[in-house]
Amino acid sequence: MVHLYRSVNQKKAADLVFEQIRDLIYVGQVKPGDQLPPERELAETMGVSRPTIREAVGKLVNLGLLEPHQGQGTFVRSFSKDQNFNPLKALVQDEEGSAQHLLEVRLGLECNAAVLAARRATEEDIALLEESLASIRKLTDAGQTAYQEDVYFHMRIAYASKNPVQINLMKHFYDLLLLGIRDNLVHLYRDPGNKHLIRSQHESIFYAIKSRDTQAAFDAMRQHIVFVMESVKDGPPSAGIARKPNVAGPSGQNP
Amino acid sequence: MVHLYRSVNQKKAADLVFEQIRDLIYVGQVKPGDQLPPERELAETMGVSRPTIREAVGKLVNLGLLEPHQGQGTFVRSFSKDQNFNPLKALVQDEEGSAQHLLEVRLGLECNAAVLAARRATEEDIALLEESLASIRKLTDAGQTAYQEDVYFHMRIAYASKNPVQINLMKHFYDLLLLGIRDNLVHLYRDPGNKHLIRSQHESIFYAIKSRDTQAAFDAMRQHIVFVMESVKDGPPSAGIARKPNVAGPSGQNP
DNA sequence: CTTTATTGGTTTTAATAAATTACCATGATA
DNA sequence: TATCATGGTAATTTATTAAAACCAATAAAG
Repeated sequence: MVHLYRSVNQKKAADLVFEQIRDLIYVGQVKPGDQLPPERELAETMGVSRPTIREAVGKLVNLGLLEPHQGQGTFVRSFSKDQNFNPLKALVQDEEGSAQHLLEVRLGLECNAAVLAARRATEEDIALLEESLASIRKLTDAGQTAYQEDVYFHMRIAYASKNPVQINLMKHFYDLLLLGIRDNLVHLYRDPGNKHLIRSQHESIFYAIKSRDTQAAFDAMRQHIVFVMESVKDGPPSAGIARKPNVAGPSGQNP
Repeated sequence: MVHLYRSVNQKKAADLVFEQIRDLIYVGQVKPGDQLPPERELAETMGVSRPTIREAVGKLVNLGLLEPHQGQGTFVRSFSKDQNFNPLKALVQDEEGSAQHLLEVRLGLECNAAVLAARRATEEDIALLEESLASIRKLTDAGQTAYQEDVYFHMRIAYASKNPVQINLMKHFYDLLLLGIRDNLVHLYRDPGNKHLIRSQHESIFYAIKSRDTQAAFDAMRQHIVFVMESVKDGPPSAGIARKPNVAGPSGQNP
């Protein structure tokens, strides 16, 4: 009956700090350009020592998410800070992926996330999604692509799914998601009509989640991603991602 | 913006072991009389050292859940082993509770748990619930009260809710639950007709959860607990729990 | 009855993780 | 220029855990 007992997964204090800060960055609760609280203050707030904070921050710096400045503070990195920054380039190149591959995976993952989010989103989750839509509207009205905010919207849906595997997978290819959405939007927004289409699709997703309509959430997310797939099918290749012949269309399924 | 950061809750390895074993006991996956795997084997399986296992087992021994025998093994305690065993007697005495108080709290907690379980129970959860019903049937057909199995049924619903606060609260008064259900069933089963009523109510709860019918799960759990409340209202006082005048009837609410 | 095996019980030592403390270096501000 | 705020580095202490060795109680085998 030893099979009942699981290996204990004890996490280091530094790893817990790392995960918490990374998650805040991934859902946009601290954004590029924001300064983290000073190390000494973070240590006190999080109930750990300053070396522990430094260990965690060091890992985030290595991932390219944070940027320390002695005498000034530690800042969340702006993605555009380093135009050549592409942490998954090597991974994707190895696997000879394409933007279409990413969208195919997103179709599976994010439709599922939308369904789960419609079931489980908290009021706080819904408020964060609404905030994302407001930010995207404001920025696109000002002529920007708002791809970072777009990413937050999708990451927030993932977190709202409350499914640890779902969240982990979305975290795992956050950078690829960021690149993919940036390229998609640059392409899409050349046609001003697409701004309204994308906005309308985002709102459909949001209202489906808010009204706990799992079927509608699934359909809305699927329509959104299929639309993007169709629109970028013959578009310019994604920067830094090797281009390969694309496989056939989507095979979305009902939950 | 320091308010975004939460205190890190790093758990000791021994605490993780303690929680895992306690949870297995609380849902009846290791039962009174069962022997735990030997310390050295547990240490290997759980990936920790033998002193860490011993620290965790020591805590469980202090709680009265485990009983070590040198040269033989460590066993899950049978509740009836110690007729005077009543860990919450002092707590409940301080607060001058009664069996009715417990049932009132259970009405709130467990109706909520049933609803959440109807939403979130896994196939494994449902299999465990079915196993509980089969055990209860077998034991009551043999003339026993099967209160331990009855407790497993209710604890398993709590775990199936996947709500950490719900689960923590149910864990917290596990002993009180055990005592309360024991006394309730001793009283109820004097009337053989009640066996079939209770069984029927349990089955209603189970099928509502299995068929994902949250409203039915709520109603079935509420009916069950209200029935028990009515039945024991003028029954004998619970052993070891101070008796006080009871407050008015239930105020159950729809989710 | 003796020996062996199995298990819990105790102690010591070593390794690792984390906290604490102190100080240095850089940049901004008064 | 001095002071303040922040990141950066290092040494020491404390806590946690692992590893190893051995003891004690009980049961099983010969």
